[in-house]
Amino acid sequence: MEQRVNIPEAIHGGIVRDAKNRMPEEGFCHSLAGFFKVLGDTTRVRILLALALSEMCVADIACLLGMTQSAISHQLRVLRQARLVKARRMGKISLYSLDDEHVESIVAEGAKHLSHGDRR
Amino acid sequence: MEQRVNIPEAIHGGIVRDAKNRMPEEGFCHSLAGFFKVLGDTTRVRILLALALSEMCVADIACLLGMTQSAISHQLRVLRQARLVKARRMGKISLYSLDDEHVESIVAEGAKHLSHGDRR
DNA sequence: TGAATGTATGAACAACTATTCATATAATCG
DNA sequence: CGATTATATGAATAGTTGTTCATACATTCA
Repeated sequence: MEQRVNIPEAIHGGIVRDAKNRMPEEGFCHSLAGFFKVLGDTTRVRILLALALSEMCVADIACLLGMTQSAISHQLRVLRQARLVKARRMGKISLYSLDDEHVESIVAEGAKHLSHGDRR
Repeated sequence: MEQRVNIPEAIHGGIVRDAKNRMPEEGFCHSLAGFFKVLGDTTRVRILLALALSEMCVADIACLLGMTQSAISHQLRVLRQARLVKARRMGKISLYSLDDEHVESIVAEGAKHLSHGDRR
């Protein structure tokens, strides 16, 4: 794709030059945003908060959240690909749980920011 | 809007009933997802990482990221509304910076998850 | 084996979003 | 004042995404 947009000159050249050297690479920024994007959906957040309470199968989550099995299954796939949840098969049932302890601390960190905003 | 979707029965009624009592309310889930959604865009992540290095004006960020002033300004508004960045006017220049220390710890927590995934 | 049940998935569509373009606002300086 | 510069913003658009519907896959059981 061709770039014909008009990028402005920096006003503080020194700061920009320095920042250019110290900025993380694009790939990292992209991955980081991709990770947060997964957390940026109400249904997926609710699934994670549910799994923080207990391991559950797809039908249980669907019932709990009042959504279809298909919708939940699609979102579980997104969460699995992001390594936020993991599944184990027990017969015809798939039991989902949080993939690691990180998940809860990230959610907690986000919640902290929300309550911080309320306080002002 | 009418709900005519077919919600499945729970398979493990006890677990679901218990979870229904302990789940955070919808509003909280929605706010939390909304917050992460703001972090779920590469441009906004790059802006935050840039401002973690130094306070900058709009034109500087645009130059640093190789994007138009307009695109940056639009995203800064989103970040401002989410209380992730703040601005102070110095004459005709708007200087942006991270709103609080939380921002960096949230980003760091996300990065931790990414590197965790790499390790397997 | 065939029926029943739980889960996964592809396609389609509606809703949302990030960027661009044009233009408005705001501040400085001659 | 008018010109210039920095930023903000509304409208349009192209690209993305979450849910639904239909259906496939997988497992159990009679």
